[in-house]
Amino acid sequence: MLASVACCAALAAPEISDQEAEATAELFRSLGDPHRVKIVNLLALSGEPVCVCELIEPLGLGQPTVSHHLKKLTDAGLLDREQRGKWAYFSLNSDALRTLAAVVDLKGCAADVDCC
Amino acid sequence: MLASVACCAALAAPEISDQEAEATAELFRSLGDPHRVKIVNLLALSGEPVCVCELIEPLGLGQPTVSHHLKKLTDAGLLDREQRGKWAYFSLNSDALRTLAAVVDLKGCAADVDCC
DNA sequence: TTGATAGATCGACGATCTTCGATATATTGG
DNA sequence: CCAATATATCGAAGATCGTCGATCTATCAA
Repeated sequence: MLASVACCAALAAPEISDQEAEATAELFRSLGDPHRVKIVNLLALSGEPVCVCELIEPLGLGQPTVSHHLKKLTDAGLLDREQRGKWAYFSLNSDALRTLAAVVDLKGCAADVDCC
Repeated sequence: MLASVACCAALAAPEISDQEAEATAELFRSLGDPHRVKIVNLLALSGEPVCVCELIEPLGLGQPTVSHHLKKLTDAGLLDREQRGKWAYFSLNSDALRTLAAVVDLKGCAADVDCC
């Protein structure tokens, strides 16, 4: 499955297909949970990749739940996952965040955000 | 209830409270439906306020459902509602969209987005 | 005032989501 | 090879969401 950030369209795009609307909505939905907002915030503040075990305590959630949220963000294309031994490190995908910024930019009508 | 766009925090804010994380998530959740993405797109393309009855056909939804989606976007603070006789006109709130752009701007750590 | 029309609200149903405990997988150290 | 550890996946329970038909409210025209 393609990451939704790779298929989304700008909010002000001259035309939006059903597929693009769904991908764009899914991108926003991936940020539509307070714990996932906190994950993105923690990754943004730490300039470098962060291990799953370092996220469990600040989020106050069980390990399976943290994995679940990380998977949602990764599937959306916002996060990159990197295996280091038995640890999994996650970091923000800056390209995806640039795309997100273009999606919400109303002056970006002409910007070629969609790619489906 | 305060609009979530008025309480949200930047993704890269130096610190995010539970309340700000919830408001920020709710703002994204309000855009986390393909029909609501289309509504914002239609309002962005039409420079001027749009009547509810003009949205029903392009969305292919029932009138109560369109009202429901418009209420979600309005509650989030993204849309303004204006009564004109027996018609209700909706338009994008450009301040809210500017805030949204600041929320997703990772270089906006210093920007004072939160206000709770 | 009465009838018509626009829009909002209500109640219900099915689908999706968040969360958890239990378990499976994979990697490391001995 | 075995035990320990980190993470992912599974299955279930409860909450939330999108949608609809029915109904309520408000405005206009006659």
